[in-house]
Amino acid sequence: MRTWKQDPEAVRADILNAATAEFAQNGLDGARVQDIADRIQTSKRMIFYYFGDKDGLYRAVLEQAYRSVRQREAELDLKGLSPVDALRRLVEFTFDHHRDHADFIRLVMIENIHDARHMRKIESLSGTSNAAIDQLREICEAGKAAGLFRDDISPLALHWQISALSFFNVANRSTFSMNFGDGLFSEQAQAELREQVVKSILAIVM
Amino acid sequence: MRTWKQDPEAVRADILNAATAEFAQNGLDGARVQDIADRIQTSKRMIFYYFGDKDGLYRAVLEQAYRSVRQREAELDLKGLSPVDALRRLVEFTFDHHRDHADFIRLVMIENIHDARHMRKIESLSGTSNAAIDQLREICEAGKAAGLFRDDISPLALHWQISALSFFNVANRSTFSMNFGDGLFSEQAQAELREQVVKSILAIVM
Amino acid sequence: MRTWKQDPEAVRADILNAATAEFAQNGLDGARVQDIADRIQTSKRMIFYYFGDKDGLYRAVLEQAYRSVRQREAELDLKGLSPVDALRRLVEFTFDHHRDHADFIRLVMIENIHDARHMRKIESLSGTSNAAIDQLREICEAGKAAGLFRDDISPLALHWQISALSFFNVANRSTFSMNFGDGLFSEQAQAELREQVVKSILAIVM
Amino acid sequence: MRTWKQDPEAVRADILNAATAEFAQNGLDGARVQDIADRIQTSKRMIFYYFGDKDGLYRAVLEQAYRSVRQREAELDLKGLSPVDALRRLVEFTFDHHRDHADFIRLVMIENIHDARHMRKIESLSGTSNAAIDQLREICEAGKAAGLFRDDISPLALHWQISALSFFNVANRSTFSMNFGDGLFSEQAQAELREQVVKSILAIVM
DNA sequence: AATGAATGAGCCTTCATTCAT
DNA sequence: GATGAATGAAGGCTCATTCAT
Repeated sequence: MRTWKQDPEAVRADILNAATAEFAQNGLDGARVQDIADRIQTSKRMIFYYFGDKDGLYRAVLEQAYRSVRQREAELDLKGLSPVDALRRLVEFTFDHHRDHADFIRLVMIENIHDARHMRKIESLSGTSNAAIDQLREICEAGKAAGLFRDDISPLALHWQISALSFFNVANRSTFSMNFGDGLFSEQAQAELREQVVKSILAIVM
Repeated sequence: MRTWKQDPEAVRADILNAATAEFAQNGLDGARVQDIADRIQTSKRMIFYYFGDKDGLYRAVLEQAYRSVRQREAELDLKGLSPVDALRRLVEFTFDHHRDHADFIRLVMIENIHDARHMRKIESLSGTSNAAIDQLREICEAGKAAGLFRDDISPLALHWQISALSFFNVANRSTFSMNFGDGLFSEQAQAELREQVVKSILAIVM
Repeated sequence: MRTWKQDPEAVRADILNAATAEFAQNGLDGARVQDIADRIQTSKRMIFYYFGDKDGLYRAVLEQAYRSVRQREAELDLKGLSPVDALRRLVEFTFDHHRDHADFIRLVMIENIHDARHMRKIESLSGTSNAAIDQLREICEAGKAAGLFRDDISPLALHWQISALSFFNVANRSTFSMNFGDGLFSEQAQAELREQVVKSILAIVM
Repeated sequence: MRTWKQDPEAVRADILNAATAEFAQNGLDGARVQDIADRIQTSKRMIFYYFGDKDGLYRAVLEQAYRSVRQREAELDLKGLSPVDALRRLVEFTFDHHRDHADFIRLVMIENIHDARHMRKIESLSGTSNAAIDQLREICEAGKAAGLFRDDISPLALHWQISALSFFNVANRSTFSMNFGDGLFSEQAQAELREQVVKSILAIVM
């Protein structure tokens, strides 16, 4: 609680960031409104004032998280690259991006535990438009046009596979390490895994 | 509440199954002990009587889930198959197994949200070697020996990739559908995805 | 539950008084938070709101009880009395005070059963000097200076004895009565006992 | 649980001793039947089998404790001593006895917290006959007959005072130490206190 | 004489949320 | 726009005790 009046938008943003961390760390049910308030020295009352209820806050967190991700995806510049290089770049970007944004991955895991029930209520997320898939579609078309890619490649299935490998790498790290050791998560091994993922994807399209 | 004195093991098993469903559905924090009791018309009291506390029950659920999975994996018979056929069979088995055991997948997701904190306390899960990886190792060795597989194939990285694709398919279905529609989850599309996964894996080793 | 918004301090005080009665009557373990709430038509929730937990409430009760006693002791005015009269007055005061504040005596008994474990956590009780002992010291010094008291009198040992007799009279009344009848607890007998205590103490110092 | 059939009386005695320790340590409400069972590796079931319920066990503990004390009191041999020596001996015995049997003191404190409600139900304790008071009466009569003691001495009031000092010394040690330091409880100081108590009592009768 | 299994009742505590200004 | 005070509902858990043999 900074001592006096401040920009409402700043307060909102503070709460949102604190909530993102709290929800990502503890899940929707495990998160505590009080703990979110404590993270930024505000009161629970403020949180309800700005976001209505816990679910509303969670939805705002989810919305912001997705918006951020989509924006970063949109910023990926593949212009001028050959289809193969563009695809390689896209895969590398996704793999790295997921590793760098574990909180987002966790929020998605949590939302899946809840069968995407909350996402469904968020209007801004209902539109299925998605930069990642658009870029992939362009790459595929260019690749097919150039006779480099197979004709029966589905951009969606391709995206599914890129996502799966990049997502699992972050999402399941804990249990995978428990079961098989953490050897695959050293910097070296991750670099190799990344390259393997790229090659797998390229192998599919070619 | 069945009238009286039945097999204690049966009661324990009932609770465990009810708890598995409840935890898989709602997560550790979202699960309600009362709801678990209600699922089998027993009392909360019995649950604590058999499992000590909610965490103990959750751990028992996790342990049983993993044990079941490992047993089913161990039952997979690949004897007599060529390396390629064996690998194909193993991938198909994993893909199908995960689809058929969504509750297990959800428990693993939940445990990952908790950084595998509870798994770590379960002795029977800490040391156990894993049949899946053993089988994969044998396949790889046979494949290399036969000059069919590349020499630099890592069974562990291979397992990682098989798991990633099979796991994501179930775990992220909800959010993926929200973002890209549920086209990939029709029976037909799933069959194609399954085949794509097989091909990806084979492409890696060969 | 009074309708709305009253002085928070009044609510706190109400709870504290109700808790004092409840704890004095039933001990820490025997006391029921619900019963405390019922005593003043409030909810358990309010109790935890104001005092955190049962132990915190108990500590607050103990603190207030000691504070009250010390304040009453401090209010005892012995100025202008001769050493003998002052000592007599102090003994009488202590004897009467303990009889009049059975709840305090019971709280001290209870705390002794708990080896003063909770008292130890109360800061305000740890360092506070004690008026009773100070007054006694002054009396002793004056008495010695006047050649009335023996030289080897210890104010502390004297306080110990005054307390013992005054405390036991209240604390052990029930079992003493069970064992020897309640003859000693009639008004008349108590007056005699009181005088006997005074004389014992005077006999020690002179 | 010793492996097999044993003397029922021995089991009873084991439980009783364990319960004495548990009740003395934690009070009636603070005591746990399970903890009593654990102390002697038996089951709760056995306790209820032998003593009916927790209250019954507590009563048995109280009865045994009182019986032991009374027996030890009866064993005190004052024959052949002068009235003054006998009284001195009796006081010293009481002071020492209480110090040596803190568990008994604690049980009495606990029973007083409960207003001697349970004692009242124990038939063997209802008879007010008491060796201590009988001995004191004899001493007083002999003292008066010999012209050594004052005529208006009441054995009961005398017993009250001896008990008060000896009891408080043990019962209130914790809180007294918290308030005034534990200086009075060193061996040296206790010896002095003991002598002071003797002198006080002698001063009363002479 | 002895016991493993089961349990009703109630305990302290926590949570998100609303009240009233 | 902002907030201190209050709270209903439920949560996990524990306790002494009984059931049935």
